[in-house]
Amino acid sequence: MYGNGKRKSLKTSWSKQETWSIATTSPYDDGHQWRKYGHKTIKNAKYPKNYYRCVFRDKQGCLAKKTVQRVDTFGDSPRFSVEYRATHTCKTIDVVLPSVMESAPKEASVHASGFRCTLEPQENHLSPLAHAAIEAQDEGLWISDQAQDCELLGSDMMATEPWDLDMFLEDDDGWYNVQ
DNA sequence: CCTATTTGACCCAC
DNA sequence: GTGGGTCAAATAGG
Repeated sequence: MYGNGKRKSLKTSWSKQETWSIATTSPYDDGHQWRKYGHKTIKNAKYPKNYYRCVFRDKQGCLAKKTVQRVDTFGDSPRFSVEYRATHTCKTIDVVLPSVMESAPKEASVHASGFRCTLEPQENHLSPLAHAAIEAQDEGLWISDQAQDCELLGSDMMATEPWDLDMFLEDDDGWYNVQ
């Protein structure tokens, strides 16, 4: 069955400049759409790792990927370490954070732009969402609460912005028009 | 029916 | 050989 033995050359050595990671409690939407293409149990880690890639890889050749892994928490609220790789070459389309849509009707949609964790510095860190709506899959728990408590974990790779906003704003009609 | 996810196997670096 | 990352067939969902 798998005897063909035709596999592509894999590239596992990513330079740190094209990889960065954040810790978030809601890895649902970061402004892009991802398709899961694999999951692996990490040796030292306690929880397995989920591998996602941009859905535009098939359509536009976007090479952006991300891996989501649960991190062990003290017991307050589960967190997820999201590691991004490469930058998006695709365009952001009508992808809006559901939490943003709830809190702010329309105007904030453009400003928030989703993928930046530092969009709104909410002082109230995490509410005790231990009982938050958690869809327990098997290994990875996804929180559907809108607690945007993100912090950068990267050390040196965070020198520059993960994505340059210019690439999204370059369009004349705007990458996302609020009208 | 088409698209997305699941899941085990394959491939490469260490 | 082991661990980490990816592929792709099978499956599930709309």
